[in-house]
This record gives sequence, structure tokens and C-alpha cells, in this order.
Amino acid sequence: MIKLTAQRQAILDMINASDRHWDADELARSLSDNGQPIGIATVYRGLATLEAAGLIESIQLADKKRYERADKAHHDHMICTVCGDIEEFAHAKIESLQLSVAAEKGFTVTGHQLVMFGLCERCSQGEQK
Amino acid sequence: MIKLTAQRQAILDMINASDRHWDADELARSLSDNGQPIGIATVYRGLATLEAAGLIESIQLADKKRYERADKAHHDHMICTVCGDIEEFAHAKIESLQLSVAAEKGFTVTGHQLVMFGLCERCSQGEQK
DNA sequence: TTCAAAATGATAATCATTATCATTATTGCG
DNA sequence: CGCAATAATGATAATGATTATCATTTTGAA
Ligand SMILES: [Mn+2]
Ligand SMILES: [Mn+2]
Ligand SMILES: [Zn+2]
Ligand SMILES: [Zn+2]
Repeated sequence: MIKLTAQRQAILDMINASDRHWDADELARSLSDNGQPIGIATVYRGLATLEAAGLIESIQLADKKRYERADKAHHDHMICTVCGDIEEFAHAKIESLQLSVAAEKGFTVTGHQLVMFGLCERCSQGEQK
Repeated sequence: MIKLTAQRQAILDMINASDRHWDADELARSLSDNGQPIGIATVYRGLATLEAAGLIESIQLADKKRYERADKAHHDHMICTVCGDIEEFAHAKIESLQLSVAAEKGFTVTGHQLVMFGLCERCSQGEQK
């Protein structure tokens, strides 16, 4: 059975305490700064375990995986390629259209990831001008 | 200026000759089997250069990047988590809804990637008997 | 309390991709 | 055509994220 350890609890608490999308290293550093140093390997394992248990969620970016709270409704992301800001959005119609397209092809969807890249509002302004 | 080399030409030809989504290693091996061995570093650089030139496109998967022909209309993907099959689909409505959602948030979209994971038709069957 | 199963942490190993750098090829020009 | 200068190649080292090892410690059921 899965054991509730202080390390896993610390990781989960840290993630649930904010709306950030954390990568393993940021989490390890932050935990360390909070007087709860946890081995980096344990952080990776803890994140995987917590995600498998449905307690946290993740998005797979080009170079690394980022984790966030799971107590929010499903949503997708827009990532600013200038400042790195990650914005969230939810669109029921897009979700249902995805499923219908899959169904047409006999594809059984178990998960999906939609990410838009571009410039966030702030970065769009400084842009031209 | 960008030079037209035999290596880049070979990479481009190989990609344009099929509908596959190649990773760098598969391409290097295939080129080698075809009597056109190319250093792996050159394959990586060639792929990046060809993509920057708009001659090929790519999708970023969890572990690696895969490249495909660019002479097809824009489309997104459905990936079978059992057999690895990559299917394509295009849906104008989903595309436009994405842009409208971004616009609402003042986000300027420069690119996006939508991937659905699940079971392809063939794998869905063997699934539950 | 007892102990087997599971988790941790330090560290080595993977794997895809990029960086180095000496050598070679391409291309505009005379 | 023949020549640099400029870019590309290729072998290989380096990176960076993530996983594998394995000895040691912790957890939780009985
Ligand atoms: Mn999110
Ligand atoms: Mn495709
Ligand atoms: Zn921004
Ligand atoms: Zn399949």
C-alpha cells in the first residue's frame, strides 16, 4: 500500500498552497528553504506517486514536467514564450469537439493536452512600439 | 546564408517520402541503411534548420521531438498509448475557438499543440475482449 | 512491539539534445 | 575555373532532466 510519509505530505502541501506550476527542482529548492529538505530523487518519486493517486496534476512541457494542484476543474494552458507565464483557460465546447473527433475515428481518449504558445497580454504590448 | 548540403537534402527527402513522424535517431538509422550515413549531430542540426525554414514540422512529445512533412495542412494528433500509432485530425472549429479564447485573454498565439492520448481503434478492440 | 513491505537519499546511469572544435564543403566572386 | 570566407559536418564531450541502484530508515498492519 502507499504510505503517507512526511516527504510526500510536504510536497503535496507545497503544491496545494499556491497556483504555480512547479518543476521538481523548484519544489526541492523551495522545500529546502522551508526547512524541509527532501532528496531530489524522492521529490521525483513523490510527484509521480501523488499524480498516480490523483492528488496533483501535471503538464508535460518540452524540457520538463510541471505539477499543479488537482483541486481545480480541468483546464488547458497558454504559455508566454517571452516571460514564461502560464495562463489557464477552460472551454467546454473545445473539449466536447475533441471527443467527437476522436469518436469519429474510433479512438478512445484517456487524456489530452492542449497548449497554446505566444505572448501574454503584458508581453504583447512592449512588443511592437 | 544557409547552404544546401547533401545531408540536409537527404534528411528532407527521407521525411517527404513518407507520412511518418520521425525522431532524430530513426532518421539517422534509416539514412544509414540507405547508404547515406550522417552524423547524429548533423541530423539534429539539419532537422532544426529545416524546421526553421518551414520545410518540415514537428511535434514535441514527452521524451522526444518528432518530425514530419510540412506540405500537409495543419493538423493535430491522437497518439495510441498501446501501439504508439500516431493519427492525425484537423478541426477548423476547434482551431478558431482556441484563437477566440486566447483573444479574450489578450494572448497573442504564435503556435499551439493539441494531442489526445488513448487507444486507437485497433487497440480498443483487443482491449475488452 | 515486531517486521515485512515500502520509502528515502546519495549517487550512478540513461537518454535526448546541445556544445566544442578541428576538418571539410559550399558559394559568391574575380 | 579557382579562391577564400563562411557555414556545415562529424566525432565526441557536456548538459539536464529523469530513472535506476542499493544500503539504510520508516511506516503500518498484526
Ligand atoms: Mn494549470
Ligand atoms: Mn502529423
Ligand atoms: Zn509574457
Ligand atoms: Zn494502438
